[in-house]
Amino acid sequence: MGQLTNGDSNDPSASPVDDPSGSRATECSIAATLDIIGDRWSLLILRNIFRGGRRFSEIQADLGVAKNLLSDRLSKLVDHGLLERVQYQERPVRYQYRLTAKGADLSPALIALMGWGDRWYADQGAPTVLVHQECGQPLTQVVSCPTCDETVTPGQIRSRPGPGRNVLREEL
Amino acid sequence: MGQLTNGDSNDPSASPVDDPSGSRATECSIAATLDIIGDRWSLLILRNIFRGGRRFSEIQADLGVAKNLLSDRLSKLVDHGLLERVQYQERPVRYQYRLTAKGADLSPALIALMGWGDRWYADQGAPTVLVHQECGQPLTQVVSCPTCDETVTPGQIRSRPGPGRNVLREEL
DNA sequence: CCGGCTAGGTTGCAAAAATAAACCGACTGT
DNA sequence: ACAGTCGGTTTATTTTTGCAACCTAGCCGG
Repeated sequence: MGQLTNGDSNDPSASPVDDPSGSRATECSIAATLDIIGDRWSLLILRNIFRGGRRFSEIQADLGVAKNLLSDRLSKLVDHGLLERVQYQERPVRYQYRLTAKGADLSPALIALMGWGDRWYADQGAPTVLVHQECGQPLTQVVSCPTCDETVTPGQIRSRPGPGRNVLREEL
Repeated sequence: MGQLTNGDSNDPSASPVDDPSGSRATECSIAATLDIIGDRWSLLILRNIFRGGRRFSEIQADLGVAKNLLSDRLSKLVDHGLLERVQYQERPVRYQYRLTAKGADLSPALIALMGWGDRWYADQGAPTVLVHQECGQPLTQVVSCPTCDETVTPGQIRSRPGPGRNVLREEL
């Protein structure tokens, strides 16, 4: 497990906190996020729930994931507050998993991953297209500057240390 | 190894889940993407390279990942065309890994994941802030409709089957 | 009221992947 | 000559997966 904190050279005996679980989460939000949904199934499970497949067996059949893993992942996603398990039927007791606000807030990430797959692997067109409810036309995901009120290209993005820690690098 | 391309898509008669090998890549770009970068290290490696850490030992020290895994992941990312390995120095022969256009095109996904971590886990502020090069103010990632020329909220997003396959569900 | 069916899991075990640590070859600075 | 760096590879050891079997609870038909 160890140290992500990089370069503070040595001091092997240090590590007052071994940080058993998170390890690399402390100074990067990407790492923090990947600690939660950075395995091969969690995002796919969330995708299915986004698309309306909310029941255990539904997800299991669509994804082909082992049931014990699905069970484990769902529990973890519930523990982390991305999903909630609600009983939606009494007589044969049945459950469904629903997105919380926190889980639903991952949609930009899913959109970004989908867009990348579309651009680089959808040889004969995207399997799924996101469209504007009002006009029915395809949507795009962009980075924008609310101050200048304009769309920003990747080359115009710079990164700076925020209040959460230091360490400066360059671009992104 | 990689069975993501599913190039033999000659037989569209396959049922929702038949596909024993690649299983989940066939009809969803999210799945296709996760087949490539959907493990615990690949995105972190890419993040480091985005931030300028291009050398093996640099990445290894910062991430704390085992060297054999780093070696394996870098090779796979090179194989998939997200990175290229270039020798940048002759006398002591040294290499660096650089993003290709395909690799750099993952930046929206990294931005989305970072944003989510910032919103839900950065208790004392984001560790890193993306700012507009021109004005220095923080940026946001949004979905926009180029047709209507306006920003779209998550509730206004609908999904439709694209040319790449059928299967309709609802929202996202 | 017996057997079979579905939903939603849990348990046990072998196989695969991750981790940790040791080792290596080319080079370099002293 | 000797120690040390870079970019890995090899070899154990530990953890995580995937698979199949099993379990519980309620219904359903006869």
